[in-house]
Amino acid sequence: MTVSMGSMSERTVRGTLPQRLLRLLSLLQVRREWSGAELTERLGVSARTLRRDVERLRDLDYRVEGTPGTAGGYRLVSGRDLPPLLLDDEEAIAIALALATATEVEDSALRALAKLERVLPARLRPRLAAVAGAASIVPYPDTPAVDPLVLGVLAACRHERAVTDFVYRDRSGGESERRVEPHHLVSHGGHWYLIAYDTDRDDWRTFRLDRLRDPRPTHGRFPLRETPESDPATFLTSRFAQGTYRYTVTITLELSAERVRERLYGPLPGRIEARGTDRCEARISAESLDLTCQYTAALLALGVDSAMEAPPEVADRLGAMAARLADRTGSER
Amino acid sequence: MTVSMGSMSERTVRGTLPQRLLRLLSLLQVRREWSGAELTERLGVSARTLRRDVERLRDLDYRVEGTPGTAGGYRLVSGRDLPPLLLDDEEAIAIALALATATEVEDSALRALAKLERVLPARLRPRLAAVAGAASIVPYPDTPAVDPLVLGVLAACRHERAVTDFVYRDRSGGESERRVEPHHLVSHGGHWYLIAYDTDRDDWRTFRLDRLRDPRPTHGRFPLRETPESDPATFLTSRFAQGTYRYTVTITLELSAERVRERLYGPLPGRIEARGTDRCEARISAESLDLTCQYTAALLALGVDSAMEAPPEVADRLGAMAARLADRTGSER
DNA sequence: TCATCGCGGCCACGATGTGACCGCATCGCT
DNA sequence: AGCGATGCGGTCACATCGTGGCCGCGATGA
Repeated sequence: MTVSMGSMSERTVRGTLPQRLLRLLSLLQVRREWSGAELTERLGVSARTLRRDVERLRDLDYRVEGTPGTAGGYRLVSGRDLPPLLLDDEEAIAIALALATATEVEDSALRALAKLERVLPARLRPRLAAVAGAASIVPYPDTPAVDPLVLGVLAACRHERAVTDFVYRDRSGGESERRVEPHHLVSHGGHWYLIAYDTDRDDWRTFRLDRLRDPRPTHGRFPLRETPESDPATFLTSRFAQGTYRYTVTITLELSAERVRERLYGPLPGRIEARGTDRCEARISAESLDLTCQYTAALLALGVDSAMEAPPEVADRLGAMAARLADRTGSER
Repeated sequence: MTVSMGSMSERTVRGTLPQRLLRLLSLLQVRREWSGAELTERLGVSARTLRRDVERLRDLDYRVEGTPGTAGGYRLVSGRDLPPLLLDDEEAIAIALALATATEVEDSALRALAKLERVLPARLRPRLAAVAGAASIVPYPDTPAVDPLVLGVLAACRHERAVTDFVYRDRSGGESERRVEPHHLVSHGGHWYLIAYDTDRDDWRTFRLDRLRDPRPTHGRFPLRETPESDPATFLTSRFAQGTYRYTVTITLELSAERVRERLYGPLPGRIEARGTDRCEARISAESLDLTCQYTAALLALGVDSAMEAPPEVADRLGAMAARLADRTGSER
């Protein structure tokens, strides 16, 4: 269709009107200011038609400002409505990545990611996965990267209440096919978790997204279901309380849990629980000795700890640290 | 224009063709699958026209799949090109926020943010600023939030090499009007920095974005200029070396700088410099005693430190910590 | 002062969008 | 197997709309 043989001059193919309007909008989004001549040349239309196109955009409630005079031109400024965003490949990837690694996650971010996932060209998918894999530097260095596309698909499924299949790799490394009703997506401690009702096992389960592969929506829809705990985050925390990793440290702090969270910089691989109004207990559990020691040390540096329970490896490390500190206090100052 | 008095039924106003195509695209982005009837109803056109609209989208290289049969419908799947993203208010804010707080920042992310900033409706701007202010929880709690819009404007200015004016508040609190050539935007240690050539002072300066207000592009353009250090990050680091905050700690570590960075979880408010192949020096400098102590403790927890220099407040804190640790090693285990 | 640019009215012509028909293929349900 | 719902695309007649080429106007900057 749209044969348009003839000129085919330069780069302009003189497509249909909607296409041309999108191209115009796209150009206006890339650069702040364009002269009429530049635009007519790129769009391959007469100046009169360009003016009409601009007028059409204005009718669509997108504010295009024009300034007359020698140094005149057209500019797209913020209007009443948000015009369609016309992104290039790089930008789309950057947005997907930013949304997936966002620390503060709202439902709207998941919806946006779902939209993007739906339309992201196939050729960009491997690239995005690669970038996502390389970008797990922050904020938790040992955090396995979660594929933004997996997150996007799950967000869409959740939004549409679609029963979803996927492949899950449990902690022992075995893979199994699962069928669940995805209810919540939660980012916690640098990991993404799916809270879902497993229809095969007839119970609630949490899944780590970095262990989850190839999610596929099925045609089945599911009704809203009452979560065991009203709050997804609470539910997740109660699950974590069960899970214990290689090194676990428990510290009692003589300060309210809120104040500790305030004064502590960065998130903790573990949890802080109130023990009365001015006391709380922090529990750090991780696979890495370095990480465990560092966060334990950071907590102790608050100077409000009253008791601590730690495995020998951690205690040794910290004991050695204390010894070195004591030495220096005597000698250096 | 576009009077269309008459039916005005339900919600459909039967706008122009480009508008309708955008609405169709928007609908297809919101939900995975739509039946033809739903779409004709919402768009206010006949089924035949809907089919033609779908065909038009396909001609524009957006893959719309249709499935015949009782449970049929239309679906937008990823095609060759990225269709225009049609976002609602919430999603736009979520994306702006995610881009501005992204830890890994590429040029493409800045470009995307600049685009978004250009078109973000005025009514959303205060909301975005408010959300951004509230969302400074992570990853550095004391980090003042940077307004994503400020970042967006500067990214656009930089991209277009536009000389830029803004108001800057220096460390003493005084505000001054600046005119600069914005060359780089760098995120470092939870802060955003603008590296720019100050045309009034005829020298390179770095500006913290959270102290920067009301950036405005001027009409002037600037040429590329050689940065003092080739790498923006290096330049920033060399500036930091000069700047000293309230509490500064220096630690010598008997391990290569690379290994330290690898083993250390989370970024450091300071820098790590090599001192030979198997030795490095870490310098922590911050305004907050809590933060300084926590990161110092984390570094010490690596167990590879051989010397340390710290101000009395920090030394006291850590000394007390060491004492408590020593007590416990005796009593508890 | 003048050239340059954006603005918008007018006109004539051609292109295109539209709804109403049609028969066809595919799918799910009975 | 058959039926109905659905998507697909062809054709036709009609109305609408887009287009380029004019024109004069007003604002801007050299």
